[in-house]
Amino acid sequence: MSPAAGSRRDLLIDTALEVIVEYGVAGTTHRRIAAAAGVPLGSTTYYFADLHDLLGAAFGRFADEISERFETRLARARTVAEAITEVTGFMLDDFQEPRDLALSYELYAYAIRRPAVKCFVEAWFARSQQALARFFDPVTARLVDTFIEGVFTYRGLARESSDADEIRQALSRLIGIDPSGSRE
Amino acid sequence: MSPAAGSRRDLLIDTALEVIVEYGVAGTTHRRIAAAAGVPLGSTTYYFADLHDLLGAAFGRFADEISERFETRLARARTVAEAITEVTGFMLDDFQEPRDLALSYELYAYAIRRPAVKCFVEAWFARSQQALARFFDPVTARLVDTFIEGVFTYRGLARESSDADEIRQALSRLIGIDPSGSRE
Amino acid sequence: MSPAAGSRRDLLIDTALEVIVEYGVAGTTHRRIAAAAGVPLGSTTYYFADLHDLLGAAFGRFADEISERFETRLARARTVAEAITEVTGFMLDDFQEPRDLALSYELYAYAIRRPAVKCFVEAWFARSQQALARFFDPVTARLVDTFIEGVFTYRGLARESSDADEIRQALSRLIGIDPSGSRE
Amino acid sequence: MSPAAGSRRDLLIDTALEVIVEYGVAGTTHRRIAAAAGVPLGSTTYYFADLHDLLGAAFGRFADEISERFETRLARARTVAEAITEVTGFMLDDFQEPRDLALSYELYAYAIRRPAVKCFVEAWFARSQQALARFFDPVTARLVDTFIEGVFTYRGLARESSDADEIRQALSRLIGIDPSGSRE
DNA sequence: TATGAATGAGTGTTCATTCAT
DNA sequence: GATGAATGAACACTCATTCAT
Repeated sequence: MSPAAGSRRDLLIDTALEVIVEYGVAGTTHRRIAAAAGVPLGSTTYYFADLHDLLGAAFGRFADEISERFETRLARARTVAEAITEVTGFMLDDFQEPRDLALSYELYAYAIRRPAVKCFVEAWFARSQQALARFFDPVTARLVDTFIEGVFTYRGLARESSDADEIRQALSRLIGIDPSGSRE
Repeated sequence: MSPAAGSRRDLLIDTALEVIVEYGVAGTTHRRIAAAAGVPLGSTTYYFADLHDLLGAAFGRFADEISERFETRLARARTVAEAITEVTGFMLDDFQEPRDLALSYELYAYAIRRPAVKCFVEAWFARSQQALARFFDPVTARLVDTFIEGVFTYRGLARESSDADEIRQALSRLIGIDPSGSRE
Repeated sequence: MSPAAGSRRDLLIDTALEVIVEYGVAGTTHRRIAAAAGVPLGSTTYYFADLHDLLGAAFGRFADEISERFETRLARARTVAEAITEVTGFMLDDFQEPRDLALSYELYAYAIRRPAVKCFVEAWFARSQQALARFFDPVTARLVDTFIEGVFTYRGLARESSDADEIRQALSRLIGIDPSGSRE
Repeated sequence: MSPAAGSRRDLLIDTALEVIVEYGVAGTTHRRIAAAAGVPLGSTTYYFADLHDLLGAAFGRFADEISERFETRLARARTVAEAITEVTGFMLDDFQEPRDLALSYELYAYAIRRPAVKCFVEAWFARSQQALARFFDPVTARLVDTFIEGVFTYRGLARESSDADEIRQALSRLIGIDPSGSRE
């Protein structure tokens, strides 16, 4: 893959994500992506076998982005309390609204019927659990990540969702420590 | 509304849900719904102004169904411990796989861009919180429902999700009681 | 035909004309007429065999209206000079803009392919010539009416069309008299 | 534009005109045009953004054709008398029946609601006046063209319309000369 | 007499995809 | 390697018309 080709491929992937945010998967077409990226229509089928290929690549990149952001957050934490703080910060600050929320829901709906794409979600969740495993036992790590997913759903779709304090408190309880507690 | 008309409208709504489960919102068309329902194509636009109208009605019904199932479950509970049991049972037994999971993700993705449909989700979550409020304070009720949402996401998309015991334990912690405890 | 039926039929005819003005023949449908008239859709096919029937009746009424207006105008004239004045007034004052112009063009286009409707136009032109025949010989009467038709086309479609003086002058020349002349 | 592409676009425009003649604007569809032209349905929307685009292009071409025919006619005239002869010949010989008459009426009706198309008519009339201005003052030129328009309406829609002698006579009077007169 | 229900044919349009260059 | 041209299948939707009541 030449650098030029690589960058156009990249551009198409990023643009696909933008288009999904704006129109949803159902409204994402070769034409819209090509137009938004400012490239010829033909190049969308040149770099990707078909639309699902491109969509899959886009969602794969999105899942990676999120995972990296989450890992970066947690890498800063040294204690369980810090981990809680970072996780809360990730949920409330890192997750961009409405882009990331929209992409998540679209990805989930899309993944149900696409095993290859579902793998990206599985890998994303697995990486999250692994990052959490530095501080928690596997079962708790999964519980924490499960709760994180719930918060995202609530943030995007409920009338009101929990604030930082409530989330921190919930996390503390979930991992079985006193919210004001010190360490593991 | 004659019984016949009512039932055909109803049939269309139920069939739309089936089609969404099988093909996703993106693959749901007037033609597929009409064919699956065994009715003339024209009747899909006779009973519903347009496809979004039909989709909206379908998702509205789905959200209602879920809310009713949840309320029915919780109505059986008398104590907090029983509430936990019922909530766990709801998550693991009532929520049909893959139908309900698929419909939830499709609904969430669809709702982002459709305020009218988003209202159904908001109402669903509000009813869940209200049902939980018989046992928990409002903040905790919302936290519990948030966790429930996370469990659904995990159930449908993660490699492994929590089992009954883990969920029960998480719920107990979330509401701040000893998992084996009684109270109320 | 009962009075009630007659009036609803009449209402439909008049409303059809309004709808044609607003949407053109191509955009005129049973539904739009029924909605604009505030009557049930079914009544449009109850009173008229089909849409062309209704359209034909509407154009027939329009042609009659115009003929009557033209005859009323000319009835006031006693001399050729007055006839010229009335004809000019008819063209510039009686012919409502854009309603009558739009209806004329729509009628002409519609009439080409509909012999029954073409008859209405023929009758209209014949009545005009007859009304003019009180003042002019048949050939001149037809020439005058021909010119009138041209003025209508120009009024609706040209950047600029002739004013009252120019029209009066043209008419005078056409009938072979001095514009300031007295009689026949 | 490759010759092939250009010719298919051209073919579509010419075919659209044929279809309008046969079915009227109201009966002109992508499918009929494609079938009449012997091209795939998809190509009608490939070359033209939508049906109005194609219809507009077709009417634009028609208006141009007429203007060119008129100018060609008048270019042959050297004297006013010859101009009258040419104009008369244009009306009675050049204007094909029923094609041109039908297209004119359809165009006029279509133009009322389409400013872009109305411009074509305005341009056509302006070119006619300009061509006539070689022989007549502007006001008279407009009057002559106005009369021409009336003749067309009459030719297509009246029971009887003026013959060559009558037209020639009317024209002579309209321009204020003796029908048998000479003058440059 | 009058109308709401219903439908099949057809409309304009979109678009994934193919392919020659 | 890259792309403009091209198209067939499908889509959402409209509507004239029929008919049972």
